[in-house]
Amino acid sequence: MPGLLGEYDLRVTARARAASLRPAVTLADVAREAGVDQSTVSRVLRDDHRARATDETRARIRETADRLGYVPNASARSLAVRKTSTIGLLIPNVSGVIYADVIKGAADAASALGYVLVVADGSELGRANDAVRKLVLEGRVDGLLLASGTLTDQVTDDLLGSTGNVVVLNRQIAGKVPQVIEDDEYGMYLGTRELVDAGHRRIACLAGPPDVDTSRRRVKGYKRAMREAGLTVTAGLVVHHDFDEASGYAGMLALLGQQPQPTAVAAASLAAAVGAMAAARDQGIVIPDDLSMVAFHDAPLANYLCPPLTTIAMPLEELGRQAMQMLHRRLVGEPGPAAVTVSDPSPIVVRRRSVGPPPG
Amino acid sequence: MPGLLGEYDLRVTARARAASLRPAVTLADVAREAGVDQSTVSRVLRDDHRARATDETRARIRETADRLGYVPNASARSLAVRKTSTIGLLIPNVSGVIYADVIKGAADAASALGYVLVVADGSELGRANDAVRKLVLEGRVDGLLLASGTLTDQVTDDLLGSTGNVVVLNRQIAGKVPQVIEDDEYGMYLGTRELVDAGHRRIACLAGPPDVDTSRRRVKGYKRAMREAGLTVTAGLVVHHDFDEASGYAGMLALLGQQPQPTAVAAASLAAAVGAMAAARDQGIVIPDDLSMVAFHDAPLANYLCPPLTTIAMPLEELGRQAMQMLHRRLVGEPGPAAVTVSDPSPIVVRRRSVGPPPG
DNA sequence: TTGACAAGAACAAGCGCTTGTTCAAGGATT
DNA sequence: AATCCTTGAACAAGCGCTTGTTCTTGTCAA
Repeated sequence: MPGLLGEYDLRVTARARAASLRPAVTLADVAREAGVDQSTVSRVLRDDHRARATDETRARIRETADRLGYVPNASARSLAVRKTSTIGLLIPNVSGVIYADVIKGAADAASALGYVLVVADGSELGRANDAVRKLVLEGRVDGLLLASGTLTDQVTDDLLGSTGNVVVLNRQIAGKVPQVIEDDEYGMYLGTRELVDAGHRRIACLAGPPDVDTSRRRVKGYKRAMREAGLTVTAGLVVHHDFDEASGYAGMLALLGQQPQPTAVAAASLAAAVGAMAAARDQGIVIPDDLSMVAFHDAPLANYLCPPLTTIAMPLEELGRQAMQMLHRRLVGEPGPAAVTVSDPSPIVVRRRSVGPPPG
Repeated sequence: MPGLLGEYDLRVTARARAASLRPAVTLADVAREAGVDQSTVSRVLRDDHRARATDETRARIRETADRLGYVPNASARSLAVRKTSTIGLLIPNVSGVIYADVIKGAADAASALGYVLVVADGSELGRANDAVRKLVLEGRVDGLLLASGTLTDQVTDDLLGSTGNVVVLNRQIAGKVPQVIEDDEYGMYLGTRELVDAGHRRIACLAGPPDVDTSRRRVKGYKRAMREAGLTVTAGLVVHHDFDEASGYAGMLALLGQQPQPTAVAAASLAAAVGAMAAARDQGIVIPDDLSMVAFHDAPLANYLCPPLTTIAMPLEELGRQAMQMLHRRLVGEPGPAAVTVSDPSPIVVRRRSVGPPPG
């Protein structure tokens, strides 16, 4: 990503080019040129089943539209049909390693369903509010995918009450808010088991904020694995911080302050794990010799850490896809569950080199 | 970033909430309720200078609109005024570490200028084309910010010919395509100097693809620094790969195959540097003792690498901001340069721990 | 008193599209 | 030969907004 890079093929065809010589060519233009009525052009071009036209007329219309470079105007169409066929995806921090997959899944599903997906940056408070107002309320999008773990119940209720076309990603809320969640509990269970199986007994948990749903679910998974292994979670063994590098760094320092020190830590996020690894290193602790580590969520980056980090790969692309599908169902009024847990593909642990036997 | 996290305050006010009880309340509704004409409501609510209304009427209109929860419909408005006041930002891979800043800058400028910014994922070829068609051609956005280093001239010409409302980020193209670029040459020069100043003489360059504009400019900066220091760039000292971790890994391996080995490498991208560091480590080479390293572009991640990586911080936020501003100028027909180089703030090197004296 | 001129506000057309309805012109059916 | 579909296509209204124009007052100068 570094280099403002990417490989596009944006060659635009001659017709598209002609299309936007001002002023844009309209349906009426095509109709006039083809010698038919506007409505006929509209129906033919959309393959409307009510299009009654001879093959000859159809051909002439299409040819004319093509020649003139007709491109339908989205605003006019939206106004007429009262929907925009575009969906917004609101993301707290667009550059989160994790979101690439979510976006991909959502975008795939969106285009399969005939929507265009736009993502909005909700990294700042004002920005997120703005986005909701400008996008949803003003009708720029038909619905919104909300990726966030820290919505308060109050907030989501309001949002839903006010729009009814929002699906929340990975936030589990009692009640009727449409949601698609990943099995954080199981994922974290898996990660912790990995540590247990390697022989660790003093396993710490580098958790996210205690008031964040996803964070709590991950801690739950950690605890379940511990309990199953007959291990007790003593005070201080789980520390709560944010889901970012700096917090991971601080959290690891806290963990390392314990006596006796944990021999392994399960981090609830990749970014926190990155910070944590740096902290360990700074304390002269070497992974995996002195300390083992797994992190929740996978990304290419994990491969290049020092050492390569064992992670739990969650089905994030599927999360995005299913969220989009659920939103679509709701928009067209199809029945369907208002809450689903993505379980296929199942979370898997990606073994790299950060897990070893306990020292000593 | 881990936890699908973010802190929103999406509390929607009562009026917004009321706004979307179907059907949405329209200007006509407000007019009827307030006992005035629709046009008056429209003008008053927009503070149109042609609004002739007593303060009393104004107050009544505003009160009514508020009470009814009126929110203007973007499609209708766009259709009427023939612009959408939304701008698209097309990004090759939305989750690139680097793009967070660009997006922030562009988003700031956008909202200051009264636009809403949506970002589209152009990670895949088809997706990018689709985005251009759906967004620009169909008039969902007024203009497009194109972040990419690998557009061919042909392609951009077409794009511009077909729309005229596109600004390219950091791609330097002869001709009239509107562009705002960062001073890659100088940035890379700075980074290489850092290595030179530390005493290195065999300095390699881990470059991007040779046919990518930004990559070439970075190599140029590297070469200038070398030349100035009286150092020769022997064959094999600059290797070309992609701007990602895997490529950086491969590139570093190639570099390490040289005899004599370089004692320092200037990487043209952060991601490549991450891969390169992993490669060095795998070869038993320790940074900075055996090998020094700097990378082009900065991000929080660099702080947490092993060791923390010295980088060149480029003014990416400003890049985004200025691109947005240029696009705006073009949209409103203001004159202004069609190409600017962002030079303020100037690139700076962020010293961390990956640079040391040459070994031996 | 008349007219001119504001101010305040209503009228009306139109942006580019969709869609329910009507119309005309053949066949097919009686 | 009259009736009835059916097919092919035109008509027309309307989506929610903006904006140029017109209408109606009240006020003030002449």
